[in-house]
Amino acid sequence: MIDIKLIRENKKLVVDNIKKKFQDEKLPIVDEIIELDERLRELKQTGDNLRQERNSTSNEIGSLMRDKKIDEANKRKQQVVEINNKLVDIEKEENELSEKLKEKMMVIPQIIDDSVPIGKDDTENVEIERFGEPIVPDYEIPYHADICEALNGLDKESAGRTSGNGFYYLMGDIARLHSAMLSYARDFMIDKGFTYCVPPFMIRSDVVTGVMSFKEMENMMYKIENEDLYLIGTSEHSMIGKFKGQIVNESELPITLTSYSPCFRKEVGSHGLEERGLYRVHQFEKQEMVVLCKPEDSMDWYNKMWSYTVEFFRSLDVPVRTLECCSGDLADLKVKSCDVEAWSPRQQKYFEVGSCSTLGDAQARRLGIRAKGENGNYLIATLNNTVLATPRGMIAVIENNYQKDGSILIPKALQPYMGGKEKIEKK
RNA sequence: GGAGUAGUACUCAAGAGGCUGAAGAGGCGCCCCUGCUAAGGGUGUAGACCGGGCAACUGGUGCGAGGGUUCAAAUCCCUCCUGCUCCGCCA
Repeated sequence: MIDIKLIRENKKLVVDNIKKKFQDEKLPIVDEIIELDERLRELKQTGDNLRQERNSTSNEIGSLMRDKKIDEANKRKQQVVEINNKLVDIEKEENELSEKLKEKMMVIPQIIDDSVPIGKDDTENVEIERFGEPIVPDYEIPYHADICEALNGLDKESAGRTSGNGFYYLMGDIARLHSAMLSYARDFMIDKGFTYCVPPFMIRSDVVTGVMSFKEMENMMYKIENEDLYLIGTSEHSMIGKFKGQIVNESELPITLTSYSPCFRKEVGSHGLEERGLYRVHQFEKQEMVVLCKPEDSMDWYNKMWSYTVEFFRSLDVPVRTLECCSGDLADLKVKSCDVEAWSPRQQKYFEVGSCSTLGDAQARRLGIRAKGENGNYLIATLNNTVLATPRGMIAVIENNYQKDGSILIPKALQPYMGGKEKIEKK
């Protein structure tokens, strides 16, 4: 969501931005917005004048009553009744127009950063940089689910019976590896100066609609029956929601948080769910980073944040690369975004393990998150990035540390979280 | 889940139908006093959101949220949300 003033004052920028995102079908909406906006402001002026009249007349009634001039007061009362009658229609139209306007504004994409590569869809995303040698060993790496099953670490069959497709039991050392990675990710971010948080795993609908589009909500969120509650799809939802309608002191910025939560996703419309592994599932766990900062600092933080994820995976000896989202693939709320992808020696390609985004002031505008500074209040920038989403991150570790004999070497950094264990092997 | 109680600006807080955009205080600005250590006195000022105006300024909305009563609501009524206290239940 952008500032409507931007459309009033710099329509070209907004139009060009839409074109850059290959959303030409939205171009007529810009003119519709301009027209709606003008009509609304006119109407508001008329309404405001009437309301002013009502207020002043009501005040007069007050003083007339005090002076016991009842007749005169009653005359004025009649005037106010008439004003109110006129206002009924005007206010109704005001509401309708502003609803319509808001709806249309929601569709206008955030102004993307100049540095975002122009491209139609995800096939035109741009590899930025590789970190580490993508090694392909001279033996075959089995499918991660097979590796885990062979080590008695995964049971999807039982999970299918209890919960259906998209769920899993992790067991033994694999389950332990799973928690070890999350604990390590947590400590990794604490060492970077982030504040560790455990947020609510369910949120109300007004928070949901504040942080995501309607379509996303339909496709992702699980609703609790008979309650106004949804299971979070990522802790970003509750972490950003935490600041809804808040004014924070400028001196508190930047706010750097790292939150843990399970994540629940319906994954409606994604084909990948049929996969038998752990790559796309209804339930996973995630260590996230969320930063709220001054707008001018957001690009610095953006770069710092994705590089933390790179550093995290490199500390586990997983080769990674960063892939920048091109304009057409960038979600409407985002200013700039990139994925961190881990090397899969089995598929001999990179696969997504995290996603870093700066939303500029888009979320802040929708949710009313402001900072109080010397020169008044302003909307702050919000950013989020994955430290580790697991089981997906675990797949990367497993594949890259798989040994010919079927065992998995545990990266040094994780060993303290595994009771000093160096290897996962079949008993 | 039951019963009571509260929710006012950045914070604390007064207000109990019109004279309240809302006293007072902290805060913030300036001045003075005092050689010390989160000291005192004076004085001024702002306050959120949306419009109009080059501007000084000006109009509207706004007292947890949403409805209602009334010519007029922070103030009365209804519903909901949140905090606190007590009771019940349970990891």
